Amino acid sequence: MTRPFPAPYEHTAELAGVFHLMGDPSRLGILMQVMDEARSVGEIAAASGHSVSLVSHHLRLLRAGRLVRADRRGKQVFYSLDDEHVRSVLRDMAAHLAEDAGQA
Amino acid sequence: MTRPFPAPYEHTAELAGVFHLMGDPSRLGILMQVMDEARSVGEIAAASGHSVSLVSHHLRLLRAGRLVRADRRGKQVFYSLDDEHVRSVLRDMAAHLAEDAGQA
DNA sequence: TTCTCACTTGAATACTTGTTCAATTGTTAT
DNA sequence: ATAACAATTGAACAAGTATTCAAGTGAGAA
Repeated sequence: MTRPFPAPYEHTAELAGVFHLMGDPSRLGILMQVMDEARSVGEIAAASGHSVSLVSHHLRLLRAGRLVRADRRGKQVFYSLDDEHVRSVLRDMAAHLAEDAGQA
Repeated sequence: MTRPFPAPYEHTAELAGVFHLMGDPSRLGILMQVMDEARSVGEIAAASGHSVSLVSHHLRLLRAGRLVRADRRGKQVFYSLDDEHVRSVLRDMAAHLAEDAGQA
């Protein structure tokens, strides 16, 4: 693999779509909450300080982008991260910021 | 490292900021162009089919976010990726999409 | 069924932002 | 100094979207 991104990269739009989903602070906070363990919508809302409605809206977008998976248990719906690459990317970027905070 | 993202993660806004920059197709295309080698604004504009003005606007945002670095040579200004983590993240995500295209 | 809890959905609003166009700055050459 | 080339900047417009509020759906309990 010499050139990972040939001049006109075909999947740019899809890639941007994923990053766009992660680029909103509220959504990113939700992603981080469901990263390690499944959480219900109510739990996410309470922990993030956002309304249940807003969280649900964002979860719908994240689900459409296949970043999270919904799992119903009784009345509650538990969401969990459904993408290993997103997980590693989040870790990678967090490490990046930690480094910059230390040096720059 | 047991818990990479404690409940209220402090750098969520910064992280989201970086992803937000990568979340626009035009900007992402620019990032990919300057990933392997430095490119002038004119080159980027020509290759991407966008106006020089638009490319310059996006480059300003990318520079503000410390994702690219500007390097002036005569009349031209060459831009290059100024973030190793972004490079690895782009590779990681591209690999992710390649996998999904193969299976799903 | 009826009631309550948990979540979803739709519409409406306010805000952000990507893009264009025109003008300006900086650099080199004549 | 003037001209030509390269890039930046600002204003203005058009789209997109994050958030709120109210209403609606689904599931379990009484």
